[in-house]
Amino acid sequence: MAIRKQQKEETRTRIINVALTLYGENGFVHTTTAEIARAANVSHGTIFVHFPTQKDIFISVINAFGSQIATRLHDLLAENASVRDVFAAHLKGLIEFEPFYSRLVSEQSLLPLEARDTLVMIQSCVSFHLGQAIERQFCAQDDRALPIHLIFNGWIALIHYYLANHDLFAPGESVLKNCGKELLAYYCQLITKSFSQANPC
Amino acid sequence: MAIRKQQKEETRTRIINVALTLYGENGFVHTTTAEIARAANVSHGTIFVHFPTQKDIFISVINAFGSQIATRLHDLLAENASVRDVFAAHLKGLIEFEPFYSRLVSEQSLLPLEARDTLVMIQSCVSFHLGQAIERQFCAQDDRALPIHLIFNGWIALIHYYLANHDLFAPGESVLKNCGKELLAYYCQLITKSFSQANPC
Amino acid sequence: MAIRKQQKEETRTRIINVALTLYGENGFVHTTTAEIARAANVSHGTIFVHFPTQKDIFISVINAFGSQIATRLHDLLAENASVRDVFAAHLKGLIEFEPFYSRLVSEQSLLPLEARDTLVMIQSCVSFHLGQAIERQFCAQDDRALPIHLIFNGWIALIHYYLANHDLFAPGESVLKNCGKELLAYYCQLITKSFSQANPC
Amino acid sequence: MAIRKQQKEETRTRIINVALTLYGENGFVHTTTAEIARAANVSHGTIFVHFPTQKDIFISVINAFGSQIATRLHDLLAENASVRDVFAAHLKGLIEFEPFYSRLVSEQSLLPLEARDTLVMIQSCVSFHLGQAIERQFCAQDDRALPIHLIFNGWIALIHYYLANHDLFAPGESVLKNCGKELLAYYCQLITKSFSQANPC
DNA sequence: AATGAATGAGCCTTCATTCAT
DNA sequence: CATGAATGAAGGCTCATTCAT
Repeated sequence: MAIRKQQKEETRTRIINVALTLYGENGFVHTTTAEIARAANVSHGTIFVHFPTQKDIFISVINAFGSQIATRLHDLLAENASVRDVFAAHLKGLIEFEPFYSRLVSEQSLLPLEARDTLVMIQSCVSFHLGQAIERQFCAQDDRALPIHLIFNGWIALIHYYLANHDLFAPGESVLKNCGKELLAYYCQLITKSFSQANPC
Repeated sequence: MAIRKQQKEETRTRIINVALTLYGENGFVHTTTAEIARAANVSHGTIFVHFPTQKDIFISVINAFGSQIATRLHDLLAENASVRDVFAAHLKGLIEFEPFYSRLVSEQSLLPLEARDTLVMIQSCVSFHLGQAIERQFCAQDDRALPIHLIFNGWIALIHYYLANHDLFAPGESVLKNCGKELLAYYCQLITKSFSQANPC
Repeated sequence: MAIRKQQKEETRTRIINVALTLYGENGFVHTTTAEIARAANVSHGTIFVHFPTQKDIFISVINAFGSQIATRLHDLLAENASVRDVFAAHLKGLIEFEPFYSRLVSEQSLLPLEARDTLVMIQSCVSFHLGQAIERQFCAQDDRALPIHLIFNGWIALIHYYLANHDLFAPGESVLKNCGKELLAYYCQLITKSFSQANPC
Repeated sequence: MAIRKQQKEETRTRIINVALTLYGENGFVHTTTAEIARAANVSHGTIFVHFPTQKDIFISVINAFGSQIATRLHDLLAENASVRDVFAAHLKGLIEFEPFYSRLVSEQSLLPLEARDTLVMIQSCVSFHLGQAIERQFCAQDDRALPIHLIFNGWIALIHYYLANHDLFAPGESVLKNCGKELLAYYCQLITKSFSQANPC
């Protein structure tokens, strides 16, 4: 019976992985439960055995995605990283999940709140490391200093903006691969200069 | 004769305005032609007398929106404005159309290309003034200078990010009203410091 | 006021002619009242001023068509015509109205009964001449003779069949022009031989 | 598993049969997918589970019809049949499917090309046997002989004409049953006499 | 547990007809 | 009278979800 359980778990996992791929390829809105079933080689009904509701599929997928990317980011975000290192790691991590992440950002407004939660989780992770890096790198946080949450939001915003307009900045390719370096350089320059002027410590 | 034409135009306008409102309230994806008809106090069929296709409603609405906001921005963007003035005017303009603009940004990926066109148009307008302001304010554009397109995209990205996450930053209210000042201050500080260090001219 | 009346009549006539053309071109089923209005350069409402119902347009059109073709056939069907002459005149007459006549035959089942009436009327006309011609040409009508109504129906059937399958027998062209001669020759031969054997008088 | 498949097939078949009946009764144009669903005791959606498109229902129905009638004709068309036998068998076969066949002929011009294909198929079948029968019965095909395709088209045309005007020739009844004998006698006489005179062999 | 056939609410769109101007 | 804007009843089709097998 353990075999049964294992098989079920395997089916569930397959559905999630297939859904994750389809969501990335066609977007959440244009991915039907029937398509997922077909791609996962299970019956349409099976989908609803594992996930009572379409929303549940989504939640499971996004959770799976969340864990994967969190793990990956954890690995990438080394201790004692510089600000640039943090951003670079973040980019590297996102690039590995770009299609899905991109859809997530683009269609966020139409998705259950869990989508937001996962994004927040990912960002907390990076944000935390960024905070440490900034503290290390730029001594104190005096009054004139830039608030970390804005620095971070500015960075996230930039990435999301480029992802949302990927067909404008890198049609048919990975925006993050194409523009990541430029964004990184730009944003680091911006931050660094601001800080160095504010806190030459 | 003129009366009829005027009334028709009025109906058409009413449909567009109603649609603009509904789009802003419920989003594009969740606004049906039947709802628009109901809200506009016309029969469902009337909608298709004025707009052959659902897409056409959208296009007309977005064009109407585009003209309105362009006009408004044109008025707000004074000559000889400082960088801060440009950003402030931009914010002020957007605040007046926030619900619709917010949906436009959030659901962009699911909308016809005309949505992007309008956004680009709006941004070109602001971008142009920003370019001039930067040039005036920060002398030259030497190698170490920040590329304007990045400065601008960074700003747009920030605003869009806050709009997309308005329920996080200002639940039930206007994000731009709530966070606009902070964003403005932050971004100006960032830009100014970077420039002043780079080009103390 | 006679001018008014005349103008009205003229409009009515224009609508009918336009409808006749459109019916011939696109078929009855696929010709909308709006199209007719547009093609006739009148408002959509005007159509219903002259014709209370779509059906009434059709009836008027078919009556107009009926008179025209009846007149024409009357002219073509000379006295003392041979059987072949009658058939030839019939063909010649139909060719002049082929598009409309063809649609009439093809879509007859979906049209008001008036369509049938007109077809019957046309056919009575030809049938009458055919009867006379046969009597003249083949002496008596003894028991072994072919019944005229069958001879005639056979001929009509043949023509209608070729009209209904015009895209098979003469794609993009006039079937009657292309195949008329062959049909004529064949049918005359058939009739003649049958009669000459039956009644060598 | 087999049960499900069988039930599905049964539903599909029921839909097809119901549609076939409705098409025969009310015509293709006036039979809606909702009506078919109702008559087949399935939900409207079920129709589209089995047939993606209204056209697909039609095609399936006409294919089903095609096979049935082809099989029946094959059975009826004996070897060594006389010309009269072939015509009689043809009539007998058609009578069994008269309502549907009649609609098919009447509304052909508004139907997908598959309608024509099926008609052609049926006719090829009969035409082939007719050709053989004629050859057997009337020795040679000299120059004066009647071309088979015209003989056949004449026959088909006659039947179609009577079907199309069934309410004229046999209101509320089967035209083929009512007039079939007469048509058969007439056409055989016509053919026979023509041939016997041409080729008295 | 898995299957997959069936469901039905909901959406966009068409078009003959009406009626205020 | 003529106009043409407005009407509303249908119709085809989609898709998440249910349930008998």
